[in-house]
Amino acid sequence: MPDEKLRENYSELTDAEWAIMKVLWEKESCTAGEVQETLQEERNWAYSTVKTTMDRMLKKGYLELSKIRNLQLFKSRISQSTAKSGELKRIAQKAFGGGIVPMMQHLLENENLSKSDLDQLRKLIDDSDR
Amino acid sequence: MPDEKLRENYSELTDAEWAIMKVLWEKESCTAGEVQETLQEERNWAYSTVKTTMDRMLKKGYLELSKIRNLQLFKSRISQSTAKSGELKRIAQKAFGGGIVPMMQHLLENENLSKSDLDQLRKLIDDSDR
DNA sequence: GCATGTATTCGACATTTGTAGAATTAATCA
DNA sequence: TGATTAATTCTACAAATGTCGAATACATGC
Repeated sequence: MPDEKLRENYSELTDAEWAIMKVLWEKESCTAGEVQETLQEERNWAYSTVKTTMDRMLKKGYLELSKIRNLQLFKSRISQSTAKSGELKRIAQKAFGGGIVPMMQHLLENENLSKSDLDQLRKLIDDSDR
Repeated sequence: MPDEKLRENYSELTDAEWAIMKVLWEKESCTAGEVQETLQEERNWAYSTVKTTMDRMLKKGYLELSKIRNLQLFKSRISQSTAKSGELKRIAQKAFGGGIVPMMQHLLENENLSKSDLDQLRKLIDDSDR
């Protein structure tokens, strides 16, 4: 599965998948065991839970695998930014008729952002406006 | 299930549920048959597909029911705004560590908004800042 | 009162996800 | 080389979702 294809096709990450991806993005490449240990606190998953989930992600094309002897190293094939965008685009679609602006409008009108949040956003808008 | 409880508890609407909710929000209150007909084009669902889904939504407390003779009228118990917020909050949590601002930042930096979009956003920010 | 058309109820089956134990295989150290 | 440790594979199972068809139950015009 070529990368671009993947980027368009992958539907969205589940909660569990996000947790795992975050570790993978951190460490760049690691074993299921490492992931399990890293998430020990946060989630209380058994090794096999993590491994099963990662195997499934592999099958879906979200991860790639390399082996060193009998060791499997997993690596993400999706950038964090792509994953974030996918997530946002999906709900923009589902809940806001596809529009990014209406979605942001909802946030501005309902999330009760602080004055400093708003200032920060103004700055960000100015930055992206050139 | 009292309303507030629901508002906090409902996890999120699936794609199918959103489609149905939209019709319900439009029509205020209607039968499964009406929903099915309304969605005829968009989705090609059999009546029983729609009905089953709505029954499940009822059980989850997302809908409420009233009967007229042997007719069932469904009505949403969740406002569109609540549903939108829930959706957004969920991914803010999942993908942005809970922060609304980082989420908006991602949108601003990656969605390539047009100049007029940006102007609109500036206005919205000013509006919500008082 | 009965045929007809519409609603409703039930049960079903496939897939995806969450979750994990058991069995197996491979590596290693004494 | 045999025991111990660590990873991998397999199998399972429950709950949620997507999707319906079949069997019933009703209301209503003849």
